[in-house]
Amino acid sequence: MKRHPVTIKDIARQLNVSVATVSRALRGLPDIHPDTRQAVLTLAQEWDYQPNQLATSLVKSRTRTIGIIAPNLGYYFFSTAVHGIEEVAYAAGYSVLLTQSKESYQRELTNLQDLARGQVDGLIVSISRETSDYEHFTKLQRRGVPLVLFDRDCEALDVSKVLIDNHAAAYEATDHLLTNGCRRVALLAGPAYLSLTSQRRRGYLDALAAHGLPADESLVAYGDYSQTNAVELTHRLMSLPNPPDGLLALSDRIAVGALIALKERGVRLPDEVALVGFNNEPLNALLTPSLTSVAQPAEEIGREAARLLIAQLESPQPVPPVVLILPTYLVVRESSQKTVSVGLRA
Amino acid sequence: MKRHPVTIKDIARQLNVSVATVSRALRGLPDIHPDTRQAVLTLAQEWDYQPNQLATSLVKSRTRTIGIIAPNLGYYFFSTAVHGIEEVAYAAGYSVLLTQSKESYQRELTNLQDLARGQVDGLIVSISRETSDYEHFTKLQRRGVPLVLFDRDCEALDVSKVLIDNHAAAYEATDHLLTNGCRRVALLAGPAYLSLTSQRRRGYLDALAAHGLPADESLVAYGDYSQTNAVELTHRLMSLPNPPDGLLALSDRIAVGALIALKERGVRLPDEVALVGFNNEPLNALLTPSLTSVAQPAEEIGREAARLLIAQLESPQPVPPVVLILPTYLVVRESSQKTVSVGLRA
DNA sequence: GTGAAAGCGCTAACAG
DNA sequence: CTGTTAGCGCTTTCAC
Repeated sequence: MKRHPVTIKDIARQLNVSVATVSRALRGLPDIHPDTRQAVLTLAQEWDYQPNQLATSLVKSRTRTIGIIAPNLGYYFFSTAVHGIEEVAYAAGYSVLLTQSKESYQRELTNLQDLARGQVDGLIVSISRETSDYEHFTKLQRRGVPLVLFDRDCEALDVSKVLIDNHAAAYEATDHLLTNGCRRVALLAGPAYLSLTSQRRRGYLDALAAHGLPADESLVAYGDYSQTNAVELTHRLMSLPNPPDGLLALSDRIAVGALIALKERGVRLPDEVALVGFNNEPLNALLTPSLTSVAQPAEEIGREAARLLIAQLESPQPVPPVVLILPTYLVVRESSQKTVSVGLRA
Repeated sequence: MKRHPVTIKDIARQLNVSVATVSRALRGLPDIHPDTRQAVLTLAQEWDYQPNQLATSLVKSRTRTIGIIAPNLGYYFFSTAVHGIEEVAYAAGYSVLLTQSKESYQRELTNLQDLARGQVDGLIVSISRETSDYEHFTKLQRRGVPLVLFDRDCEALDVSKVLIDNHAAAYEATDHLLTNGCRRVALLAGPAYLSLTSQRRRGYLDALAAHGLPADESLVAYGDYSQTNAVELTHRLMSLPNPPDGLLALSDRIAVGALIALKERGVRLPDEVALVGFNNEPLNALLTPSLTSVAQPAEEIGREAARLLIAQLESPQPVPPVVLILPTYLVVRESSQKTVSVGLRA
């Protein structure tokens, strides 16, 4: 038997008042008799009345809900960023709807459409790695749905963004390796076509140049971000006639792959080869050796993204896009400090 | 300027047909002239029409959406289980709304209410550790909203559940340690009041008994699941006049804490102390020594939970609750195999 | 084949 | 202070 949920109509009928009165009482509007209000409130409580959010949203044409599409909530960076988003959103009276694309373009598309069918007022998204067609986002904009990007950028999209300075991050990491005595630093990258890859690659190259070292294209290895692929790439690099003595991995997962490969070869870390990763996953501290990594202010990135979106949602006029670049910082651990240790930038 | 989204009304007006016709055409219902349908479809495409999900849900009083409340999506177990849920849900034509309670009763409550206000047809939840009052769930049931629990049980709730056999899991892990040469196995547990704790504790005790070993209450340490707390507890256990030579940690995080404490004390793993964790987080394979752990079929748990919920949603009559107990299995790694290794259960 | 009308549950003028 | 009316965008009889 399916009993229907109690509505304001039920309450109105029972109390011999109009639905408008019930609605007013429930929402605490002024201009209502204390007794009436009390009666309504009491009955609502007793019957466990729950306002139907769908109906309210429909008439108000806003949901006070923001949607998130993240590539993978299992990654520390994203689960932390989401935490930041939720913090700001809840404080501002918004609910948050989470989805994950699992780095799949198809799922990103599906999630986007699901969310954009009136379920949310705006979206915060980090684009899947697989995505190269951005029409779903431009369509969204044309429909006037506010959008904020974080972490993963798309230059073609003229929207607010919260990003990090990839060039500077890679520069700092490379400089750290060189300052710590590396002479040949290799780059373990993701796919070459990602803008993130090319930005970090430039930072890496510029740091080499600043140290008066030549760029050696054979030391730049592009991969697919998987751990197994990273193992392979590392073996290949180490088999070079002139192998590297330092590795900059563009994600911690890649770094773990490198670590495994180096152990397989019996290479001593950090003395023979120093290693730096990206993202500062908590597990880095637990590895042997513990892994130096570029940290991003994940929670703050999330908070800023939420602030930007909410500002747009609450502004009567259109808000021009803002691009925030947040600073990264290097968390130095064992994997990058050669025994004859010299201080950072010493 | 806020242009309103295009509605069937707009299309109807433009085409000089009624909204009913447009609605039919869009949904591919029969009894409509092919030309009319074509015209509608073409215009909808051109104008990028998106059906308003809120309106549809309101009239149908179902959303084809299922809500999830998980304690923390950053944990491998939950992000994997959610993946399983999504797989089944999408295949059945449902969308999935994710929320995380972050182990907070308050947030669990808020999430529940948000979701239950008409946004979802049913819920799949894993109860927060902090939750000891279950009225929000019983209320939900009384309102006829289908609910399925997974991983974290609440015996007071008479709903479908997908769980593991905690007793058997702890028994197997303890037996493994004893079979591998441990004589004094300690238990690093969570809070004593959790049913999960007491079930696993029983499994642990029964395994001891099966090996003819006495139960020693001083070897059972209750904690709060945090890593720092686990470090402390381990130090305390190891300072005992008669310290343990085997540790069963009821989560991998606790196990990591134990690992840290043991390293601080210079205790050799696994020879002096063997260690087994729970949940089989991927990082376990990367620790030194790599960590033996009780694995749960996370994805399958998610899939089963989704199947149970969807079965309820699609059944005309009420469905009696089903409790599924899925098997766990021990993933043996270095941390539990003493040098004088004997085979598992040999 | 198609349209008119009613209604999902709620809010928002506008009267009184 | 309270009720009436209209309507959010869509589906669903029931006529024609």
